[in-house]
Amino acid sequence: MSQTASIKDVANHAQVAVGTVSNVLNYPDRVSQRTKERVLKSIAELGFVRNDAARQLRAGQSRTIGLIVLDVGNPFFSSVARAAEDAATALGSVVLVGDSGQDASREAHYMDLFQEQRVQGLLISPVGDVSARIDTLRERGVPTVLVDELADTDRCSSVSVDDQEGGYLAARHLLDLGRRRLAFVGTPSIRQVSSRLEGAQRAVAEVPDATIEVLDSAGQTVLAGRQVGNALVERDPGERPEAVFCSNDLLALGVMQSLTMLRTLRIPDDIALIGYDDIDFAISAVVPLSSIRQPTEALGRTAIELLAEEQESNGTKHRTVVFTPELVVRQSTAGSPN
Amino acid sequence: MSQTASIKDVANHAQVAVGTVSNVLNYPDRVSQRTKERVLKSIAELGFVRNDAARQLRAGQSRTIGLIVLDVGNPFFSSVARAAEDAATALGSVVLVGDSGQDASREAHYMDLFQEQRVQGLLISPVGDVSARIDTLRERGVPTVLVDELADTDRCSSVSVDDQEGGYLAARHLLDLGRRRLAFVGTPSIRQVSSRLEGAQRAVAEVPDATIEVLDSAGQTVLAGRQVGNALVERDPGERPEAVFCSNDLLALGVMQSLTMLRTLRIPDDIALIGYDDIDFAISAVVPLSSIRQPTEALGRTAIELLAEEQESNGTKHRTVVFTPELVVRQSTAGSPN
DNA sequence: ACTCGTCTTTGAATCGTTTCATTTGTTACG
DNA sequence: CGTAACAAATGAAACGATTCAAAGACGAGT
Repeated sequence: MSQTASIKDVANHAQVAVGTVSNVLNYPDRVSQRTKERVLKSIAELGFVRNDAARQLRAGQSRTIGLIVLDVGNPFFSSVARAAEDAATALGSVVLVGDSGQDASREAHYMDLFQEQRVQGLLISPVGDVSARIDTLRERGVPTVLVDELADTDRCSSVSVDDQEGGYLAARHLLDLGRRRLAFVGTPSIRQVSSRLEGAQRAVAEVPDATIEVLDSAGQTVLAGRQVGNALVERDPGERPEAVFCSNDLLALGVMQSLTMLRTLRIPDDIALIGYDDIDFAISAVVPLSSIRQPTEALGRTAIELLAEEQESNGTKHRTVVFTPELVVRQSTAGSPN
Repeated sequence: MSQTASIKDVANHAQVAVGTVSNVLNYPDRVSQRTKERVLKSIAELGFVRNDAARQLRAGQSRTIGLIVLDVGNPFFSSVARAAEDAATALGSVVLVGDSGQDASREAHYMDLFQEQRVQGLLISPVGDVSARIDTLRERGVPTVLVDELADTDRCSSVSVDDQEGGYLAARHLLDLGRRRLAFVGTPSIRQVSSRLEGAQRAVAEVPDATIEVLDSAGQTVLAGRQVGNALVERDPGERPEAVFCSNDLLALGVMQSLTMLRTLRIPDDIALIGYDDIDFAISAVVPLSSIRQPTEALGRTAIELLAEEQESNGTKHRTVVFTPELVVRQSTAGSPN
């Protein structure tokens, strides 16, 4: 009683064979009412709990799905993760979340871990180049779905949002306000960020005299944004951009903190500011933050769907889903004269 | 090659016994240089990856620690979770995070799941009354540490923050500003919330003429805060409280959104506002939000430490750690005349 | 040549489940 | 009464790792 009872203990206690106990658990219809009751009673009395490791070992696969995100502290990813968890739960699976923190070695660590766990499948927002590993995984029967990243081959499924389009929407919006000297804040070494930058540059190229400078931030966090903001504040007023596009809302909130610290600088009048992701906190910022909204729930849900399709087709059928982002205008870019 | 290789395959390929392969993996010193090299080569060639299920089955225990939180979307919990993960990683363990969403049945679901997984231990911010289940778990050798909750018995360890004190600090601060008609926003059915309320009431009782009314919110989210805020806005100005204490920052941000929507109402002049948790987003709110800071990293780290102590002592040694919260004053309660 | 000690290697047993071919039990029908 | 048809229960084998007692290899010492 002190240690955990096994199925064998239950069988002894209920005076049946182990196979019968297993049947009660997995195929109740195969067992007669009388024995079923007896077995269930024994299970309750002994406090028997299935040993998942043994189950998995026999089954050769776990009921677990691995999810590797770039930063769980970022509401964008926690929202995606939540949606994926809900969708997986409905299918009787569990989602294991790993946080790579945009570090390729941590990413590799989680991939190793998930492989040892024999996960059903892997959802990943990659940091480094993981295509080789994904190929290996597929060979081994572990389907993978890229999340928030477009599959560049037709060898795996992916669900993403059109980052170029999002970047274009943001920059276009700033240009429509009449701003010409734009700045982009982010770490372009991240694929999503560089795509957003490309989109922004495309918009800028469409407008004569418009320019965009790139301010490389040390990460994609509020803190990194604050640092960039401080650098902007220290510039000569004439050297400051008229509008700033941050590659995510955390950065934008950080920039906003710095800019508003200097009481003479007004948002959006002196500098218009737009972020990306439209996290819940964007609306309640000092100056409610304009942003580009991404359908996080759809991303998470679809990722699980695609994984299920991969499994059903034994990893032969791949699909690519691309959502379109949406501009959300708030006060931080509210109509200044044009 | 297509399917995953087992230790037996490696043994065949390297012309050694399975035990030797296992030794190469677990006790490299016991194996001669020559064979070690040969085995490692085979492992690489076959792409062998340990099967964790088999390992666990043999070991009788996993390297996993279960963590059940009330809401992963809340930065307070995601921060605690992150700290716990980091601390666990250092010990070679993995943290599985379950989100109860303040729902007792989901909480029970995760407890079942973790028990089936034979987790090393359980960290939990309980919703319902879980003491009976915790007793059962301890009997089965699964140590449990209560997180953000004071253990009411000496039968298990716990790490928490003094919520009464935090509530007292918040209310005291509002009273020190000269406010007398206070309001408390939150769902007192949650233990932490009711403790914070008690602390606030204690502070109020110390000041003649001071009152505090309780506004029950539908949850602890930004949305729920917005609803309460709307209700406040609709009141006659004379009926509105002079200061509002929200049981967490999400609620406070929601209330702030509603209040600032009505352009004539000023924070802190007309209504002072203070939250709880001091999440990163508090500082960048419309009006930077005063709050009560809790040491989230210390909570997560300590939780893992306590769990380790429980394991070492075989669940006989329990310890209770209580941290003290800290008042952070920002503009939302900035000095109005007293 | 023989024994002893040390270092390597071996391989059967084990963990707790599921599966499935077999056996046992029961009922119905000619 | 014999037997076919079906339902229920059985228990050995398998999953893939770790463990550990035992066997094997080898050199040193006498």
